[in-house]
Amino acid sequence: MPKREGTTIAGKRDPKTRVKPTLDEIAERANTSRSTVSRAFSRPDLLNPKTVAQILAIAEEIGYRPNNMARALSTGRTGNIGLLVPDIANPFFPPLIKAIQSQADALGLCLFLGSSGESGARENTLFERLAGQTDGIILASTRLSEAQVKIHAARHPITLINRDMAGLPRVLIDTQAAVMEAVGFLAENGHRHIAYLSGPKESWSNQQRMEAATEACRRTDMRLSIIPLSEPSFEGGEAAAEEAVAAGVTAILAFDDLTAQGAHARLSALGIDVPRDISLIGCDDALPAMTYPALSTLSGLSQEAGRHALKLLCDAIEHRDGSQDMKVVLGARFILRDTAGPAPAGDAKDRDRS
Amino acid sequence: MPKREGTTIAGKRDPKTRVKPTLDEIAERANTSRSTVSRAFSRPDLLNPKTVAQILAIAEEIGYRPNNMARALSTGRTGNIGLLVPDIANPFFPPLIKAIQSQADALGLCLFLGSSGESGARENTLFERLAGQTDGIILASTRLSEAQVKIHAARHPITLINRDMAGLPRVLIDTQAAVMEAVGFLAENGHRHIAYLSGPKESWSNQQRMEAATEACRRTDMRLSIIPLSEPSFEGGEAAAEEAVAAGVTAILAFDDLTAQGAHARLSALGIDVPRDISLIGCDDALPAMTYPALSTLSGLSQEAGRHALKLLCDAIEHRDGSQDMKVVLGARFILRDTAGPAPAGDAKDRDRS
DNA sequence: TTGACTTATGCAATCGGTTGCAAATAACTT
DNA sequence: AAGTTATTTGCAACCGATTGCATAAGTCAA
Repeated sequence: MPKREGTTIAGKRDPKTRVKPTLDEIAERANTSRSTVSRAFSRPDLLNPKTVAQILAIAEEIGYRPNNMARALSTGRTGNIGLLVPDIANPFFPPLIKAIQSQADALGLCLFLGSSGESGARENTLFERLAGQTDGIILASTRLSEAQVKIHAARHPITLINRDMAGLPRVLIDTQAAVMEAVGFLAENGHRHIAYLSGPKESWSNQQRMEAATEACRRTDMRLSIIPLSEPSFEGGEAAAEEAVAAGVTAILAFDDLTAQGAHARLSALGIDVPRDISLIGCDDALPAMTYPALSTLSGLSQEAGRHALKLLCDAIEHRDGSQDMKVVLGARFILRDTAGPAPAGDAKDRDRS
Repeated sequence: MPKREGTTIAGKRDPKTRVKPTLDEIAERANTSRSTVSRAFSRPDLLNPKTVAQILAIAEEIGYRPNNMARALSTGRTGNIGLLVPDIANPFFPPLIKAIQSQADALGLCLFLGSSGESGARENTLFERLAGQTDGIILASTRLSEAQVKIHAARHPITLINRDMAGLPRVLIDTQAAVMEAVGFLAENGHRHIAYLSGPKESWSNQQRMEAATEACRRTDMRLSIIPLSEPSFEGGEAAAEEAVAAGVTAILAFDDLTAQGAHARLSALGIDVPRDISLIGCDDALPAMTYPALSTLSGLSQEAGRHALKLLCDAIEHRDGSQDMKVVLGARFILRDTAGPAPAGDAKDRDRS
């Protein structure tokens, strides 16, 4: 038997020393039954208005708070949702988390947050732990394989952000068109050889961007060097920038803004001016105006993505038939700011063409 | 009675269609009782090793996961902790959250995250909601009054970050010495009039910084203009910068890095060069190297703070006597980078003195 | 063989709610 | 006044675990 605070008198807890008021305590004081008190909260329409008023008054007086876990146990609904991201510290996620949290808050839901540290194994563990105490989970930029996602989805409502799997509710930020725009811009400005700093293999977004960059370079007849990032971080960007320089590119398209900033730092350290010597374009617009010179990037939409994701998740929880294939696609755009411009004169054989 | 999935046969659920395996199902298959199965997990030392092995095998086979909420209900321990911050999107917090989440993860705890949007009322609501399903809550940079914090602390284990209240476990990042250093640096570099962009009134950190700035200016005989931020955000910093310029200062000390960046943006937009015309110093080192020119700031330590806070919270949960007054103080330092330097010649009457 | 201890297991109450069903009371009909 | 229908309430089972206490089985010495 659990040890609880509160002295015991004749098998009953002494109300004076009781820590957390329960339904029973209210029932006792109101001289009625547990069921009635319970209904005073959940289905007041079934009760005599006077009774309800009295019960609510007592509840207020003794500071009663319903026990969420007990309720969850009997209803099967927890009122909690989970959100798993690869790395909270990556500036792409905080706005997303914020949007989800604030909307969850408005719906009376509590939010579990998990950061997997870019590790699929950890993500699995977190999922298991959260599955038992949430009504559904949002996987943002999951690093899990399709097979693993499917296994989880079979046992628990899921919504995906930036992962395209038919049959599961998902929100996608489509950056392909924006990448094409960006590459087009570079081509028109005399660049002939650019680098793409490639993010995690498991990342759907990265695959999309890489594909689009490849295709765009093919069309514009530019050379593309794909440089894999050791990790999608500031440091990863620094290291990759060096390789890009060695490859002799005049422009860099980075997996995301954080790596772009890392690249920027390293380029500056090497005495390479951005955008005079090398143009730099990030992705996600995660650092909107926080940087100087302002980073050219692809628009982020992470907040919109978050909002849609929570909505889809709630739908999925509601009617679990899952009959419809829910998919929301948000289109990103190329945002030209201060870090991208014409290729340096020496390289720009076709410069006048633009 | 709750509706659950799974058909019902003679009052018992058909195992074939049962969704989530329970203790009872294992007990049935292992031909033993609930208690034994339960103990196979919690106190295997009390059982016959053979029995334990058999039970674990069956559990594994049918994919059993203990129901956290049921367990919590009977043990009184949820295995969850809560973290409340004023604004996830403020770059000071993600590293803090990350540190706490990753340590919680290692301890097998799940983390609830709440962002109060700088509102005390919302923070109270979130607290109430979380209190019922956590073993303890960390309040980071709370915007609540001391009285409110006390009320909560009386009913639920709490640890504070950046709020000094005797009797409650707390982690403080002391920036006073660092502020003095920074102001001293400015004084030595010929500045005679500086501005402090003041953050939320409820913020302990802001009070500390403002006090220290005031005191340091008094000692160095500098003039100090205190400019309240409409909100501790990028936009707030932009607006405040304008006022600082109007006041005629040659240096700005901002409440945090985000507002400093906002100020920087506005100054640049006004054609004012940093640090030539105006020196700018942030606080928290939340954007370590993400910015150009690199922001001078006061070191952050948010990760260390997070780690300590979780440790204190666990201690508080453990022995709830709360006999000792736990307090951890981390000392910040002034970090000189590219945005601060000598006062412009015209203003620097004492310049040669340094 | 029997009493004294261990060791392994099961019984049943409990945590704090929810809810189907039935009983009690109130309100109308005719 | 008797019969019907609506309103309000209470009983008791249930959600899925934990755990104090008691019983059953096993060990061992005398």
